[in-house]
Amino acid sequence: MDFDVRTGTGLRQRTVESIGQRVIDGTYPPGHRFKNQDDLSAELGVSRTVLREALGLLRDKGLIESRPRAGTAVADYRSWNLLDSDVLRWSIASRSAPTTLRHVGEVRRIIEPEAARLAARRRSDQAADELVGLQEEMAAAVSDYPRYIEADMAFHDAVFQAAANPILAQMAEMVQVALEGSRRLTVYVPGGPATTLDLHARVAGAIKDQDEAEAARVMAELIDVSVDDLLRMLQASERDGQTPARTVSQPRAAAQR
Amino acid sequence: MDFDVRTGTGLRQRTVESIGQRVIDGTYPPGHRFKNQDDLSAELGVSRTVLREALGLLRDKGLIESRPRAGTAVADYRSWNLLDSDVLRWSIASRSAPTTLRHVGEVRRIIEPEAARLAARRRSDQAADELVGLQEEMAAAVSDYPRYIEADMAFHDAVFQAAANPILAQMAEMVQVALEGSRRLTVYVPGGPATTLDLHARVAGAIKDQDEAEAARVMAELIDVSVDDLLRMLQASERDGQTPARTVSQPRAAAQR
DNA sequence: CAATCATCATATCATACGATTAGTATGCTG
DNA sequence: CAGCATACTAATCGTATGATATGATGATTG
Repeated sequence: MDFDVRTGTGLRQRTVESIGQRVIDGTYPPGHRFKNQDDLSAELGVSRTVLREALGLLRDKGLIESRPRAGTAVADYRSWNLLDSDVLRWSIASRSAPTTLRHVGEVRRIIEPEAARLAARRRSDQAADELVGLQEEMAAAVSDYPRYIEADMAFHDAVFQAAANPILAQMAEMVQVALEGSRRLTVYVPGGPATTLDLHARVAGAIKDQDEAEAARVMAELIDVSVDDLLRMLQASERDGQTPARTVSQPRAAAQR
Repeated sequence: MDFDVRTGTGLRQRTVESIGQRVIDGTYPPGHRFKNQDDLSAELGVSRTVLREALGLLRDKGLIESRPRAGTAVADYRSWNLLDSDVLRWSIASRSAPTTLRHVGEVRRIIEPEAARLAARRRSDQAADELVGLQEEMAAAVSDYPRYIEADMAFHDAVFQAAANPILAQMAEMVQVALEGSRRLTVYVPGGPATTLDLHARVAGAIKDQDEAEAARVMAELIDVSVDDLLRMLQASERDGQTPARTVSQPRAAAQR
């Protein structure tokens, strides 16, 4: 074990990151027993107070379990709280990113079309304008990948917010984490977003027109295209070592399901 | 302020409960500033260590924010992590239960039919048998409300598990909390579960037969009926003071949406 | 008005003590 | 003697407390 928790902001948060990452990426597999808190804190170079607060958070996220005498151990995979932003982020940053993103994609495919439907039903005029504006921002930033993704994230977030269901809205964070993680794993392909851009525009339009069915239908297509693109890029980059794929978002028949 | 954190198991967890509940139920509204940790820990009768670890968890749940010098304050409602089991449970235990359960119901209506569809597609033989068994357990426990709800919770959980998507599976916990919370808010109505019971059986059958469309369709109807029943009972009990409603689950046309 | 500084609250550290329980040893019993 | 129940013990987490470091806020001052 050679941690090194000494840079960045917030000692506790960094400790959480340090240990959480290693649990998710399998450095410490389920069942692994950590050494006792005294030794562990010494090794990490933090006080036991900080370590304990970090372990407390990790336990709340379902990653570890600890009992007196027995020590602290990595919990079974099934109890990991994958809805937690941190856990999801670590998972997408780990070797299992493709699997995780496939699972996230499946969930997005379920909830986002329905979120769009609700948004079309309940959107405020302000929210409608915001959506149109964000789509335009995406179009304007089409050659600036980070800014493009930023607008993309804001767009999907805005749809969730417009749906006016606070619980559903919390799921926007999952999508944010997935999009941000995807950005880190892929490279920008000139001309790639063409299809996606149009679909975003149609979603915004449908929500503005309060056309529930159309909003849901187009959002479903958008998710299909996006997820397919992403998974294909990941697959290709896996095959080519670290080189990401070249093809993305070529217009084609809507993905079957 | 008169907390009293001195009974039950786990001092930290009790402290989290104590403060978390009060934040959710509005005793400490967003923006409220707690006194400093020294005074607060003294008031709660716990050490600063315990208080700090509790506050750390509550911050991770998005309920509070704390910065040096500024102190600790209740965070804005929108940053509350409603997907967190504890937060959701507190919310359902608070005065805003009807609203929260309506929101949960809306989310369930979105995800559970699709979870059933995936379950029908991917279920193992073992999972299929388990579902049938759980439905039979519900039927057998029809006059024992707690046991009935227990089996109901297990049934819905089993559907999520059979869907074989770990992220989706985590959402089962949300449903568990909602069902458990609902049980606490309602009374048992003899004969009430008749319709629900049949729908559960049909869901189990469709999943066993790998009839995806049927599984999704029936699960949707099941959620509609369940949520309608629940909300009607809550509405009635609100109207009659603390007396819960009499009517529930009368067979009728499927709810529209 | 801007730069500086005192102040206060959280963040971190070090240490001590208490509570719990896994693991071991012991003794009983069939 | 083998198997099992029981008692014990020590390791580890849980809790408590005092001290120090860090950072943000607002008053003060040039």
